[in-house]
Amino acid sequence: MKFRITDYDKESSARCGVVSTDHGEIETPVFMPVGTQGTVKGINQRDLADDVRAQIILGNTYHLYLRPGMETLRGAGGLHRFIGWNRPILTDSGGFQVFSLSDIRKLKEDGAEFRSHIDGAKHFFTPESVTDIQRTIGADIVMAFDECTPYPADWQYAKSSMERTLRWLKRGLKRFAETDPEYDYSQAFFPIVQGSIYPELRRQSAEETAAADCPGNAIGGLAVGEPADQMYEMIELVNGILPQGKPRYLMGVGTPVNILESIALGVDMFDCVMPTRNGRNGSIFTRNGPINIKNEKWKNDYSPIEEGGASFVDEMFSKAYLRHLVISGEMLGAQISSLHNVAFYTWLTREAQAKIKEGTFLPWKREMVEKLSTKA
RNA sequence: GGGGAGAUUCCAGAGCGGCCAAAUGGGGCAGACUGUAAAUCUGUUGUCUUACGACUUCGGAGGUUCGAAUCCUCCUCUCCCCA
Repeated sequence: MKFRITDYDKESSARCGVVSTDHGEIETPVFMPVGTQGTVKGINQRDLADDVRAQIILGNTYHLYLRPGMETLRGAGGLHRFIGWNRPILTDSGGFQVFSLSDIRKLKEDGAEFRSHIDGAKHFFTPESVTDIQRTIGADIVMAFDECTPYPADWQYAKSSMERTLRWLKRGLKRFAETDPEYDYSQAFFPIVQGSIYPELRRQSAEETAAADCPGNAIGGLAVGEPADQMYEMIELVNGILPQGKPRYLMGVGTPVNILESIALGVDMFDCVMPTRNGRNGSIFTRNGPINIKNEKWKNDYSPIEEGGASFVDEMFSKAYLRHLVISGEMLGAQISSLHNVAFYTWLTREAQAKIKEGTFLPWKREMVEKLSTKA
């Protein structure tokens, strides 16, 4: 994997770049739709490629390991072939599940024991096993096993959690170095910065993470409940330490506004479940702010979902029709909403690229943030 | 023609003397959702009021009672069974 920066914004830390993988190039800043179980929920791969123009999608180690399981993925020749997606894939390591499944998980120095949320069976994940699993899945970008530190966390917990993530990083990286890809393309390994909302911890984590000298770096443990301003402070601090010349991936973030602000702070890659999950639940992101399509006010609004929107569904279907579908619990409602939202997210990052290249990023961002912050 | 059951807040349906503005579910309305245990979850749903609270509701009309959705009388209307 290679990264080259093509444009710098003069007024902010924003930049444009190109990540090259064996499955193709990724122009950054980029939004990567989340496809936890080998599917971006509600969107088929053709629409994802042709309409959404997704350049790369995510998969999840924990979920794919439990189902369909390694045998099936290996038999298929890796996740790309299994799901019919020949562009890049990044897999999360299961570090987020250490956070989100805290009720059914035991954290140990060696790794994390999960009771499967599917059948209750015990599974033990270590930095090594998680790396191996991602080799078998065949992700282009493999994430280190970390603990997404919960918020709020006291300083002591945040520190020990962050330090454990660093120890896990060394182990995962060692395993990655000792193993080879299982398929005929290369893989890259990204470490993850933690440290909760404590500047000293974030600094230490960022320095040691940068020292690991991986081809790209991730920032984790944010947008977990802390105020947005604190999140931005952490991003700014960490980005000041992570190497300029490598892609920076802000994990799990976020709202359209979060993304624009973070691009300004020098983040290159994003993923978030928001466009799909919120879409299924009736929240439609538009250039003029989010709308709740379930609201009565759209009942007889036959105007397009979004005039000039990024997806073909935007002018093909009306708000009233989409509202009807979502309210009726029809599958197509979730599909259209998801497609619209994910297309909106990828449009937003493409637009950011264009503005950075034009040198008009900051004023555009200001205007967008203003519009996106109020309900349409 | 004979026998029986019932009418409750938008709907279905509990309640069967005070703890009932009335359970529960649905529907409606609104909100939440940030590396997906989510096609999920939460709030609200008689009127007025910021609130305390006040007021009008349980087919209709009367009555019993300190007090009635709940008991009695009559009326209206539904439904079921047998002919």
